[in-house]
Amino acid sequence: MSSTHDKVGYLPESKYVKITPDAAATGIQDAIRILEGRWKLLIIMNLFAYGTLRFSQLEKSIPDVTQKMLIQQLRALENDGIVSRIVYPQVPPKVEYSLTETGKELCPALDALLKWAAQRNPKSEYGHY
Amino acid sequence: MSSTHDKVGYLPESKYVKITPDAAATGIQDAIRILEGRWKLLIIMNLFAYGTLRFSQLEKSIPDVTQKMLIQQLRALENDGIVSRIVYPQVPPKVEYSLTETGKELCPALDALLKWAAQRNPKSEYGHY
DNA sequence: CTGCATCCAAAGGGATACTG
DNA sequence: CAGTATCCCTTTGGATGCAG
Repeated sequence: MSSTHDKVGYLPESKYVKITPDAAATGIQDAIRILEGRWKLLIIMNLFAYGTLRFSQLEKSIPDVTQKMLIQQLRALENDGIVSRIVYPQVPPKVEYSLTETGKELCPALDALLKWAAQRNPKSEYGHY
Repeated sequence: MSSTHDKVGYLPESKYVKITPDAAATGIQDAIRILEGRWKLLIIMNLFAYGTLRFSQLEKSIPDVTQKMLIQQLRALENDGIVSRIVYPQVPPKVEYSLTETGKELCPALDALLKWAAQRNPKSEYGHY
């Protein structure tokens, strides 16, 4: 489970300079696991862009997603504290989704990932300076 | 596939201020897809820490990984341009793995993810200021 | 030492129908 | 409107054995 190596310094521009590769990988994997799933980033980015959306609005904003998958991934994000869900007890039902503070704090990390992806694959259409 | 909304400004501290949620999600997903896989981050972090490692050294540095999975994920990282593979034509065989420039450039993004994960889950053991 | 091939179990994702 | 339930396919990961 744990490496036999001593603690090492890496991630140069980081304040985290004395943890093992294993510990760093574990932390990053926690983040990746939350973002994994075919529709999660679409959900997050739409909530980033539009603030608060109802279930049906998310459904329209994300073509091709099925209700089952949308619910499933929303539940996962909710359990991970990324998305908040507010139910208005009325008929017909109304449920609003938005990002939590923790969810919004993902912004710098996602931006770094996007920047890297854009540099790596310049001919892609997402993001250019 | 594409959203019907106009371009929006978000990702506040980014230079990418005029792309759609869809485009941003696509770019980030490209990055996530490369990092997905149970052993990939362990491989990357170990190569970050130790520079160059032979196949057998990686095997020892990553307890519980099977040869099949190690090879498989190394090949995937190689195809994505993250890891370079150098074969020394000798008997017995010797193969060295290290990060490419593109792989090393992942550092800031991984660091941002680690920072977020640490803030989100302070009791975890990975990384503290 | 480095790696490929086979077989198998589990998880993820999707189509469809139904409901308070 | 906002879900739930069921069935099924695909992908991922792991165990084991063999080979240059």
